[in-house]
Amino acid sequence: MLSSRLPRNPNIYALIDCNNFYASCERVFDPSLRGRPVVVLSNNDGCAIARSEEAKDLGIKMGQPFFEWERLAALHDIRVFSSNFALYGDMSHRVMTILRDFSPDLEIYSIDEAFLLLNGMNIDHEKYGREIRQRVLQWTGLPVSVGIALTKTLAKVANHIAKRQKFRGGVSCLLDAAVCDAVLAETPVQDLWGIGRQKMKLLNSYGIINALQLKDADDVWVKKHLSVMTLRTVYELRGISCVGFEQIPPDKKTIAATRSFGTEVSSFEELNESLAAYTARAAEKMREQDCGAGSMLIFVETSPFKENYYANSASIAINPVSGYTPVLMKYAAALLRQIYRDGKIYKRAGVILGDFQKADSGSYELFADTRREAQREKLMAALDGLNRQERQVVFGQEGLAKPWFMRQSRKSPSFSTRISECLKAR
DNA sequence: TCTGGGGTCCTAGGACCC
DNA sequence: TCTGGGGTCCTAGGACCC
Repeated sequence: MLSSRLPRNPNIYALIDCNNFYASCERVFDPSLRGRPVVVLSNNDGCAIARSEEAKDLGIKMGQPFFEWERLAALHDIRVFSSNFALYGDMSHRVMTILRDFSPDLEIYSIDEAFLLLNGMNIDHEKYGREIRQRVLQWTGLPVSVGIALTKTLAKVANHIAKRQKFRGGVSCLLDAAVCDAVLAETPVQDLWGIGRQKMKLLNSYGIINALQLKDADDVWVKKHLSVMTLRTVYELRGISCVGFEQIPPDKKTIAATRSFGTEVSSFEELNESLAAYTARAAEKMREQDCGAGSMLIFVETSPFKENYYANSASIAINPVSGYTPVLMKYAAALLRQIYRDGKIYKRAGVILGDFQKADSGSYELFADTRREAQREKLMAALDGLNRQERQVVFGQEGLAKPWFMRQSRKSPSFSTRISECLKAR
């Protein structure tokens, strides 16, 4: 019955998305948080980046600054946490490992989302979705939602309603064309993957309000007024798969490390220390994909919420290409000298590396003393090995006191990644 | 007092060349 | 003082995502 409506060899995508992921992670290790409002803050304890259902019900918005709802938090005994990415990363890994058992084709889309390809399986898809949900919940304690459909964009829609409509039990399947259209008619365009505020405004101004209307829009018109990306979305709504499936994540084209400061930073020395630390972090991430940097950009900025806002950036080509942290730190310091202005109160700074070349590509350090390069590579490999689990060895340039380091006054213990902080049974 | 971080892709416009 | 057009490459900025 169902199969007669499907294309002959359809792709069938399941999107599994962890509910309120960071807040749910905190809950796993502290059962007293169940049923209570929980919020996780961004770096520097700035604003809300994850909220339990109870916290959403209290009106706390995504991205809302903490100081705006601090009183509310006290009033309702909201449990507020600094972000603990070591914990979330580890929990994410556990979820992905479980998902791999349900299909050989897994694409990890973000820390809390993954697509599974369910092609050619002789299964009841909705039932399969419930099994996935049940097992992840049982094995990790994390609630997930599952959306199943013919394209990634439709699977996103399915996931969205699985989350929102409680009677569905966390799973929804849009493989039936009539059911799918009915759901699209109820879906505002801005809820679609790839449609943000600007595109919503434009579509709305032409009378396209819901996803079904966009699905039926004229191709030429869409390409002219929006973009090829939006045209791709339109095709996906029609059940024609246009977004590739990537089991192996492609190498990054840029790698950044940027932070807001925990305190006021004015001196060149402190700014330089922070940039050295960010350079070290970015270089470490870059070496994970076995690359050297061909360019660097640094930026500094004062608070955009205060008067006399100042922001500036400087970039440079790195020749020869390098993956050696001390060399990169020298570039960063030289760039900072170009844009540093005395008497400003800086709030944020960052380093972005780009134009990568693979370490084994030949042109890498072409004219350099190869023996020295070999030693440098070994040194960096040893350093990265030591710092893999947690930072143990740092460069003198990063400073020791780090007064500029971000605030994190409400962090939960690293339950799952530090032996000294794991839960103890009594 | 207090407002995150890390990515990708597209497009428009300028520089430059023939 | 008037006077072409087309192609490529690069960059900055915008839009979007989680």
